[in-house]
Amino acid sequence: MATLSEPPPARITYRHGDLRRALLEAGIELARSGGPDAVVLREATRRAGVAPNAAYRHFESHRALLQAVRAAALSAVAVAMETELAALPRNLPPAAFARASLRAVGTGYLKFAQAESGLFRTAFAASGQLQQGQSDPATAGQNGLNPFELLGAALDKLVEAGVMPARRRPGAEFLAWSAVHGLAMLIIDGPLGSAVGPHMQQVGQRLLDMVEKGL
Amino acid sequence: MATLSEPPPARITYRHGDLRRALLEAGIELARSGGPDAVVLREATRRAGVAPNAAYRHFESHRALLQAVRAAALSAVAVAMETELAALPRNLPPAAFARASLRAVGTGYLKFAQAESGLFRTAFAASGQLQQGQSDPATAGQNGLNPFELLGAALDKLVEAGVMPARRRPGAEFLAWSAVHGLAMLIIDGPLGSAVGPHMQQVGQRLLDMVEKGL
DNA sequence: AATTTGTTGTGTACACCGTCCACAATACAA
DNA sequence: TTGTATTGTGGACGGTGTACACAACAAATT
Repeated sequence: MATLSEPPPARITYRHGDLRRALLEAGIELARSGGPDAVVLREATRRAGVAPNAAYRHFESHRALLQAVRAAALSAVAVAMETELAALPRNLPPAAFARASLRAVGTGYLKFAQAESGLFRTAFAASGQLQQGQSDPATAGQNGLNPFELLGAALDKLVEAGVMPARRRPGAEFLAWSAVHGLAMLIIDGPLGSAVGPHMQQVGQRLLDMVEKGL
Repeated sequence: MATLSEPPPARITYRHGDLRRALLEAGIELARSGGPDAVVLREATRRAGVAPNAAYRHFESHRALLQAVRAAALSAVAVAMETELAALPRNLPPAAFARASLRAVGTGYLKFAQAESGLFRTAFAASGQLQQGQSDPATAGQNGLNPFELLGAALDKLVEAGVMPARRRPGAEFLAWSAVHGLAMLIIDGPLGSAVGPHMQQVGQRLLDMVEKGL
């Protein structure tokens, strides 16, 4: 699989037209199939059929590009969660529905980690420098909520439905998120990893049991 | 803090004497203060006062060096856990002692993540390729057990003491590890991160409650 | 319509990285 | 002592991110 990478048709116009998006999408593709370390500025420009420095008109640095890719990856996680939520049966009693919602959020997260591990790793790579603070809209799914906010909403429903005492609500997202994220990491490159296909689904459900019971 | 890096005394002997260890320790130092991306082969050789290629007599590649640093970092995590275990009061009844042991393991893990986040990130960076399989002795602490094995031992004690039903034992380390690791990641560069000093200690204990209750 | 101005892509260059190759200096064995 | 294996050196290559000067074009101003 050599990267011959004939520069794609070699643009006839001097201007590219939508270079920022092209670079971002190239970056996403790189991340998808190689994780954060694979998103290389020069390769992105190559794929966009453009000189390396052109990237600097749209991204301040390699870090900035990677950050944008990260945001897109986070958004994809949110969409995966929303997909799982949308598949929920509509006719459940409120308490059961609230519980199922929390599970759906967790399940979406875990499925995404398994199916798109490159993007997942990019979204949550230990960068060593804390990002955001404010919720960047680029990290959100179709409902405008990012993964963390989706989890928060599910927990809120749990309180509304009377399943979880309101006193335990503050900070609960940290606990739930910790558990699910940790398992996702284990799946991706820990002692689990491969050869765990169905096992994983099972461990995942067991973990969600733990969260539900222990929260 | 410019890296003047005068080559340290410029070795009088042609042979270095203990280059492998010197490179490894330089690598550890780099990891400590910059995480996995900071462990750079050429910089390690510079610090050892040696030409870049000399490293290849002791490590097959940059990856191999990083792997060795990773093992050392894992070992440091094990030691942190053992320290916490050693500080346990000796006069507890078996059940309480078993419970406290599990908490000690988790606490050691979390404290290490906070105090040595560079090393921690190096130890557990999402490398995208699963390591080990066999337990490398270089990853162990003073008792010869690596972090994962220490956790397993704590869980075993829990079963022996009758606190945890034996049926739930298999796979339990995945659940416990997931939760604690996830929180550690959150602390290092998630929405928590800084400004959480004491909060963190509290959230950590709450998480351990959840594990204990939900396991 | 002509000219200025601002935006966006190009070219060249630099420092740094990991790694390959040929070779030199040393230790050790025969 | 002579030969051989080990360990470090020097130079080179292709890769990376990025700075700087400049060219091509679009848009705004005269």
